[in-house]
Amino acid sequence: MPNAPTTPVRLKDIARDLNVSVMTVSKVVRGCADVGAETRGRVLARIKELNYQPNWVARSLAARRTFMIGLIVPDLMHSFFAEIAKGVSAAIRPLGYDVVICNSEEDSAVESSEVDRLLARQVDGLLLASAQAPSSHSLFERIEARGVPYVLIDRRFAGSRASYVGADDEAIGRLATRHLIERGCRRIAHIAGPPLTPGVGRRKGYQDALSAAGIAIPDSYVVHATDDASGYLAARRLLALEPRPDAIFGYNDPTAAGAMKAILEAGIAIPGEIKVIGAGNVHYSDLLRVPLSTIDQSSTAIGQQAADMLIKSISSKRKRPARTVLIDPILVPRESTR
Amino acid sequence: MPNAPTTPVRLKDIARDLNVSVMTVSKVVRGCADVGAETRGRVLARIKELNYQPNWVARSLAARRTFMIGLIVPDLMHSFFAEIAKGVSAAIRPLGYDVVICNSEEDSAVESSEVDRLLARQVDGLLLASAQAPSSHSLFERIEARGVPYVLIDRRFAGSRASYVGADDEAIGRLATRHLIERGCRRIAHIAGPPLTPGVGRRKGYQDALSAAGIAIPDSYVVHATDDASGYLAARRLLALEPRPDAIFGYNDPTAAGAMKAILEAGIAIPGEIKVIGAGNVHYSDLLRVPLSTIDQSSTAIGQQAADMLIKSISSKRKRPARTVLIDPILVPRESTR
DNA sequence: CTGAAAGCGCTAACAC
DNA sequence: GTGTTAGCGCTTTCAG
Repeated sequence: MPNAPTTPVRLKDIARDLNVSVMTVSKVVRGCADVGAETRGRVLARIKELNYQPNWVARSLAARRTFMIGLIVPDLMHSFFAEIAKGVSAAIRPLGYDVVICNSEEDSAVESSEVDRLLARQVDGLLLASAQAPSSHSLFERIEARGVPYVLIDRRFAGSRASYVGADDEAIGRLATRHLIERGCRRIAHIAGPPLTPGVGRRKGYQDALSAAGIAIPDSYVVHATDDASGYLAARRLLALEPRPDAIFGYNDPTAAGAMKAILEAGIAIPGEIKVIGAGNVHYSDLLRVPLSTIDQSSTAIGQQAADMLIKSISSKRKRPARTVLIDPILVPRESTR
Repeated sequence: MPNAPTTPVRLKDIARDLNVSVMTVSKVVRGCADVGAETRGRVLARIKELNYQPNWVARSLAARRTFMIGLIVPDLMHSFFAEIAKGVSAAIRPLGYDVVICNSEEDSAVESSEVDRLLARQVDGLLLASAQAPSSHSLFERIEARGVPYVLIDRRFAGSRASYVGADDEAIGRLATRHLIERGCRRIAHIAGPPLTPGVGRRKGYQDALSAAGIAIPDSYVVHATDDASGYLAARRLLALEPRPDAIFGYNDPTAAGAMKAILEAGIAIPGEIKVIGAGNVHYSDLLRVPLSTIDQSSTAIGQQAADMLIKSISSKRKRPARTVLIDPILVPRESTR
């Protein structure tokens, strides 16, 4: 029998049934200590009986907190951000929070409007892998003016006074490049990322490692790309150079995977003639044509730590000082740099 | 200067400033027609000036709608579900809705509690790629009793009277298998999925196609797996069989990719000695060791259509009849079945 | 066209 | 321990 939709049970209903005040029931629901054992028992029984579920909208309005946080990422399809989202959920769920995930499509205007929507929904805090221009600050100021705590992820911004959690990008660049040097490569090219802190930092690490080893590289050895398709194109440009690079460090795994495709298509052997390394350790890296060496950046940990920090600053009354947490990268050598 | 957190502007503030009633301002905000042009102008000006943003929690409580929908998926890391999430967001955002995404971790109890949380948050509707046992119905009954519209995605359940949007799984199985037959394969093995409708349907399609072609297959040619790791293991079992299969149809791309890894490791040529096909057309399929032939199931379209249907039943006062939408699969032939 | 009255379901603060 | 008084910020309904 399709039972007709029932109106949800309210505190009021339970209170009436039991001849107690709404307040008492509310206290029991929230687990306040100051309720008589006998009363509490009756209330609890009735709650279970009626399967009472608090209305969180009403609760949020009255308590002035929603126990919701917003997470904004540039692209959920990128497994790095999906993994962060997962880490965030896992970290906050047990604490009674829910997360609203938004896609900015790597567009700063979209992101800006997403932030406004989330603020209008009164989220208690925000996690932001921001698509703002590096020097922008108006969005951050808007959030700060509202007094809503937020934590930056993956990308840092000088215009924000918020805490940050992300990989140590310079260390990633150094680690990858040093690995290639140790493998005997000397003509090491780099597929650099967009002009955001991860791309910039990794490139700096790359250059530092080369300098430290006394290796000079022509400017043409650094090209740009963002994903597998552009990585493929970028690699084709590198392959046309004289002398041809003997190694390519892709700023993330998709660009490196795209590069591998171009290299193999050109009939060049990996790792025999060219070694390749990426960063991110995306899940499919070891299913690729040649299993891809990479730098793991513990995405889940990034999500969890960021969530932890956010919840802490939500809970603490007084504003806490901004912290920067850099997660140590780990080399994952595979066939592509053997 | 770090400006101190300001209290958000309320309707009341604007009304006071302009000497009109709160009601009038509220009407302007919502775009009601019955407000004088002059009044509306003043209100609008002040709204912009103060950058007024409606408080959605209060609005939701009063209006008894939140304009939020919940989306529950078994695993955001699986790009199929990430893509669905993206399609859903894209479809509902322009309509003024937001989506709360939850991970059930493929666990029915977790899912059940997620649903309860979302209902407690008064979501206007639910999108469910459910991890319930095939014969279960209690969760669906709970949702139905509440009168909250919901749409099933990817997996169908006899115990639910909700609409469904997903790929045509039997067609996927037939398409893949027929393709292998056309390529000259006769000993076609199958890595079947878990006992949910996608796995079951694809297997049925596989068997139907074989029967139609008059091909008999030993039971041992059907093994089970869920992801790349178990697909790898499953393929190793298949490779030990006598006679060895000359083709493998993986119920999804990860299992097929895992199978390819096992096959290549065994020194067997793809597609020369064994052809492989998957389903899902995940983004990295053509970056694999051998570009993977697959069946595309238009994940984004699934998300969009499901969202559309949900919004429609939210908007329409009277309950609409359940519909089943099957998205036509498309063959994407690549190197692995050349 | 405008506004007053009456909540939505819950909680904070303080009496009893 | 228990209950009362006042809202949270907005919308609904309906009278002017």
